[in-house]
Amino acid sequence: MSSSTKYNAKAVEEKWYKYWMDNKYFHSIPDEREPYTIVIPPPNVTGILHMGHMLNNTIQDVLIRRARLQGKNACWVPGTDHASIATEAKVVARLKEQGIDKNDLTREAFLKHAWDWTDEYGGVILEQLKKLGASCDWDRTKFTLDADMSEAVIKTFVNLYNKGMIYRGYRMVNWDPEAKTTLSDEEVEHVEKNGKLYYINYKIEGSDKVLTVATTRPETILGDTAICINPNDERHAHLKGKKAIVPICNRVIPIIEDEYVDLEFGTGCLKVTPAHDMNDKALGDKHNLEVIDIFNEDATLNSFGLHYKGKDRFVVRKEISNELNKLGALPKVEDYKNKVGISERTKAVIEPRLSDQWFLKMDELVKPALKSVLKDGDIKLYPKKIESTYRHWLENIRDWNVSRQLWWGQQIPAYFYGDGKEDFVVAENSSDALKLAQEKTKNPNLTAANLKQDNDALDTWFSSWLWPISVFDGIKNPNNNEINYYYPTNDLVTGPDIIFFWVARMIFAGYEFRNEKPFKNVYFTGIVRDDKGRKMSKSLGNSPDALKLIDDYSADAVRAGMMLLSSGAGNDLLFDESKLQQGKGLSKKISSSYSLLEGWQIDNNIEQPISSKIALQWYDAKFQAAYAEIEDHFSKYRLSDALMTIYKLIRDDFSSWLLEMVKPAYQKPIDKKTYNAVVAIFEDNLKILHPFMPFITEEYWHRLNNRTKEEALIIATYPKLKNFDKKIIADFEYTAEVISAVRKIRKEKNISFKENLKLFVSEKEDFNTDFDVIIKKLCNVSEINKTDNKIDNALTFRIKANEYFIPFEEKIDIEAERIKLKEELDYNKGFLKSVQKKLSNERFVNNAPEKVIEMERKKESDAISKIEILEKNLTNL
RNA sequence: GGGCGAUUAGCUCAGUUGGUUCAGAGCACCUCGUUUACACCGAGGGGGUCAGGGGUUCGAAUCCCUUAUCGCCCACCA
Repeated sequence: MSSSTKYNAKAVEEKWYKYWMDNKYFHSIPDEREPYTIVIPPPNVTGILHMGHMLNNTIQDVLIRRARLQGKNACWVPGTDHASIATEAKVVARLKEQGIDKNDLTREAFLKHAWDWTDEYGGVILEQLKKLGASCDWDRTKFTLDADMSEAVIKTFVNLYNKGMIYRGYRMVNWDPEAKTTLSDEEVEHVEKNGKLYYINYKIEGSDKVLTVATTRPETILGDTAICINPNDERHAHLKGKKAIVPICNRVIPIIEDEYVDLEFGTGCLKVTPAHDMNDKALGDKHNLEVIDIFNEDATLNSFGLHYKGKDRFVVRKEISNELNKLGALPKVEDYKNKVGISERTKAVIEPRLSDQWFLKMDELVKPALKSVLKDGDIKLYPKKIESTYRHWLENIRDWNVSRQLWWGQQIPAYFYGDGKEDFVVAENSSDALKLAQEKTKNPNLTAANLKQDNDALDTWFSSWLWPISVFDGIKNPNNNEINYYYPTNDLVTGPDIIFFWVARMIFAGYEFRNEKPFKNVYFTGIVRDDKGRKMSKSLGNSPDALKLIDDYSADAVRAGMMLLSSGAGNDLLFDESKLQQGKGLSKKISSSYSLLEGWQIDNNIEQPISSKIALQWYDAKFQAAYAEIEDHFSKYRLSDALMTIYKLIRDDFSSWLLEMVKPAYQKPIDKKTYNAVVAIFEDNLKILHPFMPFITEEYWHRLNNRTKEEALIIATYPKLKNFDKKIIADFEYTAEVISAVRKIRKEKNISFKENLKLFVSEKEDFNTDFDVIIKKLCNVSEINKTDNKIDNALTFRIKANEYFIPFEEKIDIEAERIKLKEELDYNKGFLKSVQKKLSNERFVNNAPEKVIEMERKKESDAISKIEILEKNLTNL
C-alpha cells in the first residue's frame, strides 16, 4: 500500500485521464471480443458544455466503462455536428458585427468565414467532455462535415434520388424569414401568442353592402384571391356568385363556396390567401385560384404590397389596420390568442411560403421502423411510454423537406442546365453530372460551364441520420471490417426532444442502407431543470456553469450527483447541488476508509478473530446481494438506483458495519487474513463504483493494489456474480436490530459508550449466536447470557419474540417505563386484532395462498408472545 | 381539438404478476455526540387516509369507472 497523500481531485483527475489516454485504454479496434458500441449524439461543433450534455455523456460513460470492465470491446465514438442553421446564424451574426453582410459574400468566401469560426470554437466541447472523464475513443472523432462524411451524405442523396425517393416539388413550406431558409415541420415550434382578431369589411361588387371577414393577419389581404363561404350558411346565401373587392388594392375577387369554412368561427366568411397559408393553398388548388405572393424572402412586402412595399410584415400589420380604420373598413378588433409557428433556432415567426424544395418520401422508409420498434421489439425504447409518441409520429408522417437555403452544409448535388422544371440531373460530382446531362439532353456539346449546381444545402439531419453508419464508413464501404464489427451499435443515449429529428431517422437509415437496426436500445434522458422545475436557460440565468461545478466538486462528484438525480429514463431532473455534495461525501468516505486501512499494523502471527471471520462472511453475501441488485438495475437502465445501491453498500455496509466490525482495538494490530480480505473487498467496491466515479476509484485502486497483476482499474476484471447465503444476511439484520436497540437505550439513558454493559436474553425464537461477538464489540457489551427469568431492575427491549435485558444500577423511572410499555402493548394488541380478524375470515383462509396464511399465523403467534411479555412486565412494574 | 403520461413523507422519486420484508429510499428536518477513519461525519428519531369519489375482490398504492389538477407530444381552424 502506498503512503498517504491527501486526495486532490483536480490533480488526480488530470493524472488518470492522461494515463488512460497514454495507454490507449479508450481506443478500440475490432477483435475477437464481443463489441459494445455507442455513438455520441454529436453536439454542435461550436457549442459549449451545459448541464444536459453532462447528464447525457455521464450516462454514456457509465455504460461504456461498465462494458469495458465486463471484458467487452467497448467503443464510444465521439464527434460534432455542423448544425447548419445554428452555426450559420452565428457566423452571419459575427459578420454583421464586423460590418459584413452575408449577401455581399460569395459562397466560397462565406464558407471560409464559417470554417474559421469552426476552427476557432470547434471541438471546445470535446475538450470539456474530457474533463468530465468521458472515455471516448478520441482517435475516431468525427465531424459531420468531414470530407468523407460529406461524401457519404452526397452518395446517399444520389442513391435515394435514383431510387425515386427524392423529388423536387413546388410546395408550401415553413419559411424562416430571419435565416431566410425553409425548415422541416419538426423544426417549427408552436407557441401561444396574444394577438388580435381583425374584422375587415370588403365591398360587394355592384352593391352598397359589405361582407366582413375575420383575420389575424390583415397585412395579407393584399394577397387575397377569393372570399370563401360555407354553402350551407343561410346568412351568406345572398353572396353566392357575387364578387368582392379587396380594400386598399381594390382587386376584384370571386366569392367561392366550400364546406371547409367553419360556420361558428368569426363571421363565417373566410379570406383566401393561397400564397401564405397552408389551408388557403389547398382551397386555392381546389378552386383554381390565382396565387399572389406579397412577401420578399425576409418577410417584407414586395410590389404587391403597394405603398407598404419594403416594410416588415408586423409593421404593415399595424399600419394597414390604421388605414383600414380610416377607410371605415375595420368595424371591430378583438384580443385573440392563437398558436404561432416559430423557428426552433432563430425564434422568428414562420411564414408559410411556396417554393421549390427537395423532399424525401417517407411512406416506405417508415414501414420497417414501425415494425422493428413496436412489433418486433428489435429496438427498445426507454422509457417504454415514449413508443406511443413514436408510433403516432410515424403513422402521420409527411415527406421530409431536406433542402435548406443555407451554405453551411452539404450542397445539394443537383445540376441545372436549363430553366425548365425538369432541366437538371443528380450526380455525385460535376463530371458525372455533365455526362448525365449530355445523355439526357442528347447534346454532347454541353459543357461544365452550362451546368449550375443547386444553391441549397442539405438539412443537417440529413447527415446525422447516417451517423451510426457513416462513422464506421459504412456508406462508402458497406462491407468493411469496422462496420461489420461495430454495427448495429448497442445503446443510444439522447434527449426526447430529438426523437423525430434524429432517432427515428437513424432507424429509417439503418434499415434502408444496411437492412439492420442502428442500435438495440435507446435511453431517453430527461431535461435538466432548476430546483423550481424551470428549464435551464440563459435568460433566466439559472444554468450553472458546468465546468465550474467540476472545479468546485470534482468530476466524480458531479457525475455521481447527476446520476443520483436522474430518477429514471425519460424523467426530468431537478438540479440540486446537495446531490453533488452527496457525491463528494462518497469520495470522502472512500478516502477516509482508505486511511483507516492504511493506519493498520499487520501482524502475521495473530489469529483471525472470530468476529472478523463472521463479519467477512456476512459482507461477502451482502456484496453479492447488492451486486445482483445492481445488475438488475442496469438491465432496466435504472442507473440512479444502481448507484444508490452502490452508495449504500459502501457507506453503510462496508464503512459503517464491516470496518467497525473488523477494526482492531486501539493501537492493536490486525491479522493478515482479515486485512487481505478487507483489501480485496475494497477493490471490488471500487470496481463496481468505477463506471460512476472513475477517477477516485482508479486512484485508490492503485494505492491499494499490490495483489493482482492487472495494470489499471479501468480495464480490470469485473467481479463475478455468485450465489450467496441469504440466511446470513437475515441473521445479521436481526443482529443489527439488537445493536440498534442497545444504542438507543444508551442514548435514552445517557449511558456513555465507555461504560461496559451486560446483556441478557430470554429466548423464544432461535437466532444465530455467531453474531454475539459482533454485538459485544459494537455495543461494548462484556457478556451476553441466556436467561429463563425476567431480570429485575433492568432496561428492556424486544426483538421478534425475544426479550433483552440490560441490568441497570441507577433507579429506573417507573412511570416513564410504564408509559413506554403501554404504548408498545397497545400497538401490538391492535396489530393482533387486525391479524386475527383476517384469519377468522373464512373466505380469506379458503382463498389466500398457503404461504400468505402461514405468514399471518406467524404474525399472530409473534404478537401473542410479545403481548404476554409486555403484560408481565407491566404488572411487575 | 386529438393522443400519451402523471398525482405516494416537506422535496425528488421507487413500489415488477393484487397477498411475507407494503406503505419504502435519498435529501431536508429534529435530538444527541471530541468512542482514536470520516463533522463533506456518526448514532438515534419524527413524518404519508398512496389526489377525491365509486366499483371488483377474502384482500387494492397496485385492476375497472369517474372527477379534479398538472405535464408532455401532435394538429392548418381563419
